Amino acid sequence: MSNQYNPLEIEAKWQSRWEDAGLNRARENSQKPKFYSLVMFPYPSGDLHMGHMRVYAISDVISRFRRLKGYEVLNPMGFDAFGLPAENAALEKGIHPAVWTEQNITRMRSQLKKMGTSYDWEREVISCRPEYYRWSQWLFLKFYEKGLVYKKEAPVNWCPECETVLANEQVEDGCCWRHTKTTVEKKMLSQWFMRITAYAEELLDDLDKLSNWSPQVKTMQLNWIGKSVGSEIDFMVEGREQKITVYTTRIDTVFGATYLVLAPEHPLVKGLTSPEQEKAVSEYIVNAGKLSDIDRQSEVRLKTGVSLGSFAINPYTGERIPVWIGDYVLGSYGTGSVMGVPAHDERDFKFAKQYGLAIRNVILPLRLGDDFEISEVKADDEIALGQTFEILQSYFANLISEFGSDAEKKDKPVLEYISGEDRFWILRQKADNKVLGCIGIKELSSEIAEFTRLFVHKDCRGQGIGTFLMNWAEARARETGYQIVRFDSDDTLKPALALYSKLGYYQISCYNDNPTANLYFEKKLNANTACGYLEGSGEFDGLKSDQAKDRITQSGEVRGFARFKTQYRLRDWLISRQRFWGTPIPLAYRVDGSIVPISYDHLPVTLPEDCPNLKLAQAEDWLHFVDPVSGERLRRESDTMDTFICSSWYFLRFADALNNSHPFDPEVVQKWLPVDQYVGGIEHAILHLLYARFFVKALRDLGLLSFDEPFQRLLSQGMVTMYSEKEGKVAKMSKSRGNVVGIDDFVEEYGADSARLFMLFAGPVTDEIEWSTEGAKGQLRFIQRLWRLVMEYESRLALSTVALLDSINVTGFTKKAKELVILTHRTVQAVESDLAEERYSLHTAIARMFELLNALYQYTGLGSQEAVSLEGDDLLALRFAIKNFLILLAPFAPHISAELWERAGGEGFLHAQSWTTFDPAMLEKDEVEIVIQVNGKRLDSFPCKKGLTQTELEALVLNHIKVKNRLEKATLKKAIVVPDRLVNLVIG
RNA sequence: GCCCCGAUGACGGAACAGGUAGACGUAACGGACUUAAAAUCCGUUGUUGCGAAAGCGACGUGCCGGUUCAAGUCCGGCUCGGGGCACCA
Repeated sequence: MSNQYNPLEIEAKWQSRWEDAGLNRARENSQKPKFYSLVMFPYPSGDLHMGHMRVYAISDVISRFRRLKGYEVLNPMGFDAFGLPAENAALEKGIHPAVWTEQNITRMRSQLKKMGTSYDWEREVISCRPEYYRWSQWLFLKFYEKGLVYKKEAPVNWCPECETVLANEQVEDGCCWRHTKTTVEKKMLSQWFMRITAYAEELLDDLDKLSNWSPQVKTMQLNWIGKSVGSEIDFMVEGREQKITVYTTRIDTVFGATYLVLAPEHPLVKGLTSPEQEKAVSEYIVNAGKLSDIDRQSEVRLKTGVSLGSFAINPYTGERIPVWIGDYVLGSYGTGSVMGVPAHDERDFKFAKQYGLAIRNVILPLRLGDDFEISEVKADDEIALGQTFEILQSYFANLISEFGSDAEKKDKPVLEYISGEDRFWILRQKADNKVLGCIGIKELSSEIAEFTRLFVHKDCRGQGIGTFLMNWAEARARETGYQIVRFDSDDTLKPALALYSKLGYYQISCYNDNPTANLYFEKKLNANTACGYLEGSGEFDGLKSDQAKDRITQSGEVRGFARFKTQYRLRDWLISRQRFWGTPIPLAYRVDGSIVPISYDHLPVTLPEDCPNLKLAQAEDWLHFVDPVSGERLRRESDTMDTFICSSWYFLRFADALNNSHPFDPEVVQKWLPVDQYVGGIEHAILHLLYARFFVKALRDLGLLSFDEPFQRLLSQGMVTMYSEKEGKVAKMSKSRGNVVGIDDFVEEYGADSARLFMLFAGPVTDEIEWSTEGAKGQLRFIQRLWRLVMEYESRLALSTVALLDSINVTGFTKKAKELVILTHRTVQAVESDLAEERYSLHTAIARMFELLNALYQYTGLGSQEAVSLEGDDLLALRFAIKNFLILLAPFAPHISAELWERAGGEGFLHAQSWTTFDPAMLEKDEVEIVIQVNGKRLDSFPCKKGLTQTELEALVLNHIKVKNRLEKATLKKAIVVPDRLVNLVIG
């Protein structure tokens, strides 16, 4: 082998050496602590490119680091090999999907190896092989026995492009997750579901256990599960047997319910339609059915609906209210019907406005006396002025720039507002003195007064505070004998609106017909925050919303028409797919349609090898068979499973991949699981990660596992982008955008080590990075510099005879050598802490190594004209620095570091060494740099003995020439001394 | 609309407990070597004022304020960008 750095040669050499030595194998009987490092296994789509490389590089650094740190690391790899692209390719090219898939796997496996990854290939899992999907079927049957799998007729999402149904999680913005421009259709079909909702509560609660998952992913799961706590109420239908059950989180507003709305697909719609309304109703349903989910959910659309012509009885009031249908009510959530409370729900308000339905206010935002008070703002009341200012500030961003922030100036705008004829009042919450709003009244004459200013605190918008204040002011004005001027016709309203909006008046939300309130713009109401005190609600009047919710539900519970109810947005997981290339569902049907599970002994149910049109439902030879147990003629289920089933348990199989009697041995799994570090893309935040969590919980309840959560720590890496000619902008690297850099080409020319270093150095692991071939060449430069350095001293390094870092004694070393040793300690310390799991700051770890290399060039004089010849301790320090350097670099650039280790006389495999340790004592300095600041800004710094007292330091600084110069022109007011760090002089 | 995240030189980024802003790398420029180029090595590079120079100063982390001896970092408000959710009753 030559003395030139030849990545191609070196990388191939080490890849095969590692493989031959079984260096990456995870051993079962190891005494070391275990570490399970997992990266999301890829779909074998064909070639890998640099966009893929990043995630594998990150995960590989973590795995290799842990091995060096003395862990028994399980770092497996496999292929998520079922899926649609294989079918498309098969139909195009006339080959079996299995052939296409296996070809891709072969290519991708070799590319993964070329990256220098350290997988234990003996545990490879390929989900489309019977040896794997056999056990998916086995688990399916267990779930089936446990009642976690069921078949039901339901409206489902159908992707016309995929020609199959999809799970809710696979629908994004109303379109298919695979075909983002194909609108998903609704179809009524009988399909297989997994009862993930049985675990909704636990999936939600256990998010708290995942303290090492990013809040982003957890929030996404939280929203997806979408828990809401409320009540169900039964409304009897007038003159009929049926009752309509509604779900609500605002039962405290039930006295304000003025109608009911059912979803168009609600089963009671037909029965409740009066003969006069039949035509209108059926037309409405037909039209609603034509709308896609996207149109239906568009917010700009008006709320529409049709009266059914029948009436329901509000069980709390006995009131007779009309029943409507409307497509703003979803059939798939809650009971598919709601009570309309226009005064306290924005959507109901719009609907009621549209159709002239009654609006009745039953919630008062607050009550004066108990918790709230109103008081007049006087010019000498500083506290009130300050609070008023605070409210104004939330409206007018320019207030501060206009008036400044001094206490004196602060009052100016407020004083302006309350000056003259205006009188100003503020509304406070007593408990914490929080200001909710304020109102100004101007007396126009001795008989007429006008509202001039009205502001509601930002936090309280949409809660009726503005209306409350105006009602209060109006009542008060009347008491004192004033008549209030109001704008209640269009003629006066329009100019008033224009004027008031110009003045910056806030838009008050109010969903009632109070004409005073109509003065202002309508603003959205957040129904959940619009809580307060009940009025017009009979015996519940005066209760606070929270309390009222309990009391009203309890009261209905006693009388048998209401109950507490918790709802989830999460639906059961639809797992049937009308596709060929997936795991066959191991069930069969008798002639009468009853279901027969295939017995465990007869698994796997394999896919037919000969099925040219790839339609299982038409593969007659395959479909029909005679049950070997009963002798009955049976017909197989022709649906296959969602491929997300495969990835819901593959990480368990890795622990016991060769088991041919069970999916896995619980005891073996217990040794390796849970996964210590999972690395993968954010796109699986809901789909895969939610399903896998569900599987683990279900398998635990089947007695197969004894832990609750599969992935201890999750790292969502950022994507790799590159300029795309096609799109005319920087976009995610992908074949379809034509902006890919292939693994093979790049690695051949520059080496995997350069590519890895670039991937890791370009930015924090969770950030998006832009691929730059220039940048990757920069990493090659680093590698070549290191190569030249080590090769220069090759034979003199004899690394096997050099101590590890913590046992070197620098007594008697030259200053230069000592400094190098100290820098090495510092580098080890920095790289180690950057690699810590709570940081994973891989790019700064690499920067630290760059620094060390730069220092080594300085130290050796290499490259510059006069190369220094090193002897004795000076040479020892170099040998020592290089030895530790190579260990630090080993996880990042495995090939070059291994090669140089060998060439420099290191013993054994570099990657079988133990990680180096630093000596904290070596980082202790006896001299520190003291910074001199003047009014917080740096003036100068000087080296100084460590441990000086504050007075000593201050004296030193005051003697400093620059300080003296400064003090000639100004006087010292104060000096802040932070020992061993800085002295800040406050100068006036 | 709601929730989350972010904004630092020409660029990617660093500053991990408020304490020297710009580590490290790219790119650019100057120099050395070379017939030349590439490669390599050395140096410069936030803006700006005064100065021939050494040097001395001012400003500077999206914008406006606040707290503090001291703010990229903490607090309030705003702007812009990215992501998620979105008629969920």
